[in-house]
Amino acid sequence: MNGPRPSVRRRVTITDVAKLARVDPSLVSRVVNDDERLVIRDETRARVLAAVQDLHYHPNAAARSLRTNHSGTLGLLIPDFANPIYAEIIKGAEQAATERRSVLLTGTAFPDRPERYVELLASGQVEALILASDRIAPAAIQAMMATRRPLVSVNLAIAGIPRSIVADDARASRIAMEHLLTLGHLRIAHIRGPASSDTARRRLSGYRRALRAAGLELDPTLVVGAGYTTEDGVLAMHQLLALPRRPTAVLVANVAAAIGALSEARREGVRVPQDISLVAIHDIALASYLSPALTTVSLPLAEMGRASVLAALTEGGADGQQIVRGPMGLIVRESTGHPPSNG
Amino acid sequence: MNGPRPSVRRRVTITDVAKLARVDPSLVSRVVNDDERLVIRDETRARVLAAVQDLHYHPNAAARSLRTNHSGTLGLLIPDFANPIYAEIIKGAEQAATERRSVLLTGTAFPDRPERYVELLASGQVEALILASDRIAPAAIQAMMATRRPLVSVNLAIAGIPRSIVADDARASRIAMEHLLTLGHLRIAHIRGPASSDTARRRLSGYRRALRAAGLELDPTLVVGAGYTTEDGVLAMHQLLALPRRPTAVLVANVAAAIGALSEARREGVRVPQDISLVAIHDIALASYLSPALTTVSLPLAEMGRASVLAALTEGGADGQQIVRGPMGLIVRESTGHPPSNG
DNA sequence: GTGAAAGCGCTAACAT
DNA sequence: ATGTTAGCGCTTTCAC
Repeated sequence: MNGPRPSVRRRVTITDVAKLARVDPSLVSRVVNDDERLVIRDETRARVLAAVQDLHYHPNAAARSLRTNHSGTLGLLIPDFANPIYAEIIKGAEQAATERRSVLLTGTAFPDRPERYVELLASGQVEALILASDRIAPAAIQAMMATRRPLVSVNLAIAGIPRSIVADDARASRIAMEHLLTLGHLRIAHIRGPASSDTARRRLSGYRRALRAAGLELDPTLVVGAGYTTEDGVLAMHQLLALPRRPTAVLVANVAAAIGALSEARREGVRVPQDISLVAIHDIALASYLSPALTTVSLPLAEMGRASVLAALTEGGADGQQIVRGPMGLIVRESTGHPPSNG
Repeated sequence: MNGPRPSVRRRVTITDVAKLARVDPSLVSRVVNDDERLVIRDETRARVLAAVQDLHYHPNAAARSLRTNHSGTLGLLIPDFANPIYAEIIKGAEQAATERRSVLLTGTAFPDRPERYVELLASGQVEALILASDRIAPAAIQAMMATRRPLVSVNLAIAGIPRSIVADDARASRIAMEHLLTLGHLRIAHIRGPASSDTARRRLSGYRRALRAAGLELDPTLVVGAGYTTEDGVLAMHQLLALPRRPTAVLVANVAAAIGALSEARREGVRVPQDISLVAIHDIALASYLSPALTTVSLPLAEMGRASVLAALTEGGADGQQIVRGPMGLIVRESTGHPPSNG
């Protein structure tokens, strides 16, 4: 009585396409995947592609991954979307992933429930993971490494992860310092990042080396701060301004803190750059809209993102720390000038 | 000669666990997935769990999705990670996803190659998609809808997507306007967002309604701008300051543009708030560090992110526009004051 | 130049 | 309380 009814809304599978094109499913697969070694009559290929179009066929990702062991997806975990430097890293990473026909998916690395991220990798939902956060428990890192899947860190080194992609942070500090020294500053402070961060340590070391190279003394009271937030910058600047002998210039290890430092200087009636000069590491669009516009040293953030994806897509990649050599330079705006004459 | 050698590094499967625990694979599956209806001896369950631990077993996501038709993954596409308002939306969305035992993965909606995002959804890599960008071609939207999978937009309405989650934008405008009117302003301009954005249109309409309610005339030369970037804000402010009769206050439709407006006012030597008052829609941390600190109206961004995830996880959710009623309010800082006496 | 067959790892309905 | 069975949709080797 009832003929074979087309089921209400079944998913379109490769078999449906094969039937419509009057070929074997395996042929459809090879056509869809652009198999190099496939020899096929143009007419047949056209029939297959037409059927694909007609039925709006999209290969099932799960079935494909199950078969091939590849999901075509990379994960990137960052500590905080509100920090503008990650936007740049993500941009570069997404571009590289797209070029390599992969999808990059980004998420926040919540320090609680790290199992979620281990699971993501271990289950094969993502085939490689890039970490830009140090807020992940060592045990979770170990479990990730145990999956034998590609795992790389970007913008920082993480204990237990042998592959990392970083910028030449020490050089960024030296570039900033040369600028300040050239302007005639002799008493230069450093608002540093957290002690736990190797990135912050490299910037500090660049600061120290530049001072030494200039034959200046290293005053430990001039190194303050321990965070990456705007509020950390406020506190650090407050501390510097309370010093009996104030610095005439400050190298701030990151933009967020620099914004805080600028705001605190203003609050205390200290003029930038007349009374004190400020230079920050990391250039972001906002820097030119601050008052005064911030002098910065730009780092190749997008290139770092790109490099991290390329590393993650290289299965047997070499271990070690890769320093990204990209565009990097001083961007002089309004927050730096000569030291005050009595300074 | 050679005994059965344990294969070098084969993936651990459910069969391996079953063998070690001396049970059937299906039992392992039901234990691992906490099957409610399963009746099992404590001793057996313990044996299974021990085997899972011993072997570091992680269920293969592809096999599971293939079987269940669920990937447990949601996608969120935003236009630009550099815009701070998305950080808030993402935060709320990630939290909601985590609570519902799903993973939220965020990416940039590149306007080129929209097929990628269609593919993501159609292939089942993500089981639902949340769009916060209007830079996706109508054809791609159609293709996404054709997958019959949950598709919702957040922070804006998108033609072709019947489910959208937005804030009460008109009210935000009215709150800001009431503040300015109470301060005594009579000539209030509006730096609006792009004409293509319904969000911008709702903010504009709130602005207009507030003027009408106050019995003030609607001067069309006081409505300027057409973008969401800082540079758009610069241009718009420039235009306003060139007017023969300048406004005494400006309602800016978004923070990024407000930063540009502030910067341009400063450049032209116009003091904020003495010469002109500025209030922006959207509160972000940065606002309090600007000079002057920006008066804003906060919108429930995180709540919108949360609501969009809940909607996306509700298969047969009701169509229509959902207005998120969350915390929303005026945050008075330094950029607003009474109009100049001659104003 | 095209087709047949096997199997990736898992779950769910149905035995026993 | 546990096991059997079948199959999700795809790719790939081999056969013709």
